[in-house]
Amino acid sequence: MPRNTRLNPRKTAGQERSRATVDALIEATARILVREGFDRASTNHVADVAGVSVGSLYQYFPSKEALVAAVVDRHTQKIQRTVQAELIGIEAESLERGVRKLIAAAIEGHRVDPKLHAVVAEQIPRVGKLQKISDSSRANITRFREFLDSHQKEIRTLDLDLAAFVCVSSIEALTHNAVLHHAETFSTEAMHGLADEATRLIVGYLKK
Amino acid sequence: MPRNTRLNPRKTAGQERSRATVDALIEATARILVREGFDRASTNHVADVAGVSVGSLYQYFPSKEALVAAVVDRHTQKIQRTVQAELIGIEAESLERGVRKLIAAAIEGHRVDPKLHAVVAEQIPRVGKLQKISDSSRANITRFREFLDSHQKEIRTLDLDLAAFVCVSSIEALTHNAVLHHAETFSTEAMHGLADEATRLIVGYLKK
Amino acid sequence: MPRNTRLNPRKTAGQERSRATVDALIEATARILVREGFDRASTNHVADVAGVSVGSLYQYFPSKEALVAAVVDRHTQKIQRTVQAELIGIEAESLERGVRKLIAAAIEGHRVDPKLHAVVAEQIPRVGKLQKISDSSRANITRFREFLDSHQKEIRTLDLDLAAFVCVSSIEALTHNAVLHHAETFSTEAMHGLADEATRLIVGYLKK
Amino acid sequence: MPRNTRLNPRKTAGQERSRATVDALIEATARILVREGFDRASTNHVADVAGVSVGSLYQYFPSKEALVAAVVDRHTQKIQRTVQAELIGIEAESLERGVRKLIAAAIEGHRVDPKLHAVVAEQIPRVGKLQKISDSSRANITRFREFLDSHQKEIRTLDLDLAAFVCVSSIEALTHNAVLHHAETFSTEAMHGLADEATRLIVGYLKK
DNA sequence: GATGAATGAGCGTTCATTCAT
DNA sequence: GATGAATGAACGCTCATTCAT
Repeated sequence: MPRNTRLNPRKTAGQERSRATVDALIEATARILVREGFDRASTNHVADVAGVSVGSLYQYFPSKEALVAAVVDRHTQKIQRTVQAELIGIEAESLERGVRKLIAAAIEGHRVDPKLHAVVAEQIPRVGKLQKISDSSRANITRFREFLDSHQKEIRTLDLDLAAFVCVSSIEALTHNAVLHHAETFSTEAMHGLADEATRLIVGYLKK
Repeated sequence: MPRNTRLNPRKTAGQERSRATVDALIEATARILVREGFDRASTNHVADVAGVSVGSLYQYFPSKEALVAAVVDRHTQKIQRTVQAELIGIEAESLERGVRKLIAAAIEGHRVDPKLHAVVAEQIPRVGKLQKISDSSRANITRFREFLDSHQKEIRTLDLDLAAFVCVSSIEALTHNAVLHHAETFSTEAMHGLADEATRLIVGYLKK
Repeated sequence: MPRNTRLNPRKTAGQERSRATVDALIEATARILVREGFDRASTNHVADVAGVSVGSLYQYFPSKEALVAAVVDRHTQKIQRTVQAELIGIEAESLERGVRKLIAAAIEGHRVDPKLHAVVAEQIPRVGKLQKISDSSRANITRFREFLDSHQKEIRTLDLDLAAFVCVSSIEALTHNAVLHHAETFSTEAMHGLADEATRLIVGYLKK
Repeated sequence: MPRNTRLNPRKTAGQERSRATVDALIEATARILVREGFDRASTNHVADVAGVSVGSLYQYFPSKEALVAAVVDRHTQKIQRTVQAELIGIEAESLERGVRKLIAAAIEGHRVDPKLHAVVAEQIPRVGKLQKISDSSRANITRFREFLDSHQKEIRTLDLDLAAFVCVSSIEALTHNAVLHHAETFSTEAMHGLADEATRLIVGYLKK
């Protein structure tokens, strides 16, 4: 077996270029979304800003919807990566410290790109491919349920599915509203207060 | 001089006609929004479905935005009326029963026209006149704060503004998600379970 | 023959009212034309400003064109009255003094309502009933030809029709351009200079 | 390296195509303006007649106004080229022969496309970008002033600016009216008579 | 592949005109 | 007569998408 000098084989020139084009398009769309709004994110404008032709845009994305979906996906993934990073080692934590970590993670998630988050939440119509925008919520519920599972001893008897729904919905709403609709109300300091309250809310609900 | 037997004089023919046209337009818009989505709610289509001419639409609404805003307003008001009705006598109730009533009211509010609610929440871009779509949330926070004020004795020491924010956000999210995103999960029966859980969540958070 | 106690019999109430409505409509149109431009002179807007209904507008004017034509006619007549007044006794004058009077009269004519004049000349498309906007020019040529006729002794031998065309065109152009396009160039004082030059131009051309 | 025999490289296919589209649009607009009038020159109709789509029209002209302005500009430039051609060597001419040449040039200018000229003068509202329609007149005054400057010896003492204004206004009016409003009166023969008269008018006014 | 000129359905909106009251 | 709500053809314009080069 010949020694594999490169574990991550260099992409072919073509692949690299393709990748760069796709990235430029997604990036351009995100920028326009944030700076000029969804209404101004026409495919021609996006292509312009990305420095490619409209034709190329359609080479990589079959429709405008697909392009926007890619932006949303990329954003969602960034958030997930951030949140996951915050959640390392959470299984070992007590219920209370675990919940607090989860809430801190949710807040961090909303800090990834709050302006894009706002546009995604408020300007992009959830239709067709964009329906699933709220899908990440379902994943969060599942994950939280697992967390509850592994902390059964500390919590009172309850329907874990229902409880996961209750907790995740509350945490998401608190975080989302605080960051997007009440940013003026919540200074960085007040944000900690919010995290405390949210923790109390959730833990009080779950604990024996 | 003949006695005018009617104190509330019959509306003039013109007023009646105008009112009917306005109603037809708002109704048509709501129907299209629900059945065909925001994208298909073009002014010409709305006028068609309302059985009037585009010209008439613009006689009463200066722009498409204003028309949609009227639909949202009417929907919001319907919800408010429903909620208010559910809330009669709430001041006399204990904290726990009051909170339960509030949650029940929120659920009823979401039952007014869930499909339109979904479209308003997910398809209508919050831009221009439509920015204020989430304003009712602020009003709810204020109202809830008053409720807390009048139940000071029963609740632990806390920042009432913050607490109101936490509670209202949670209740809204729970209700909204249950009705709109997890309708399949929640039977009427399960909905009661949800109300119970929500009550427990909020009361547990507030109580001494 | 019964004594006619009133030479100008009072108009019937209906006639008076009609006349008032017609006047109000023409006046409103003129105002809008001047203040907001031809594009904004919609029939509805005119009726509004005139304080009558669109329906009434169409009672008196069969079309928007007819309404605008009435405004133009009224303006033209005002000018003609002004000009005629300036021209009294002109037959008795020498060629030179007569020409000077004519030019002064043309300038006065342009002073009647320069802003309306500008709109008529620059914004109203000369189409249909409005074609004849320049007709007054033809009348002026005829009148000037008569003036030349009565001053035959003082002028050299020439084709009077052609001469009248030359003189009237020149005088009108000079006056019009001075007032409308070079208002900044011509102070009241400079306007006299212009009258002098115009007189010299015309007299020099006609004299023996 | 092969020698590039062509200094003016062939236009790229794209450039040629673009140019053809632009030309077709301007040409179609001019035709419609002449044959059907300004009111019928809707952007859709223009595109139709040009054999392109409305979209293409807007690829090259940001607004209807810009399109019409382009037509007017092209027409004005054609006239200027014609006039310039007629004016070659005018500096060497005597005052009288120079003026005659100028007048002949003005007449030729009006012969370029009299019907379009009429539409430009009478149907196109001077608003926005179209305000400057009469700008060429100012240029003509400046040019004429230079002519007067170089013939100072032959002319009497006078304010050259004022004189230029007087002469250019008169010549333009005579030419314009003769061609556009009195075409029936002026046969080709009579046109020469007009040129004679105009020359006499202007020269008589300027000469010592 | 990449380009960008071309497409055209469809949008929001206006306004001269009509007609039931 | 007067009213003004109603009409609807038509307008200027946009933009997701296609396709010849």
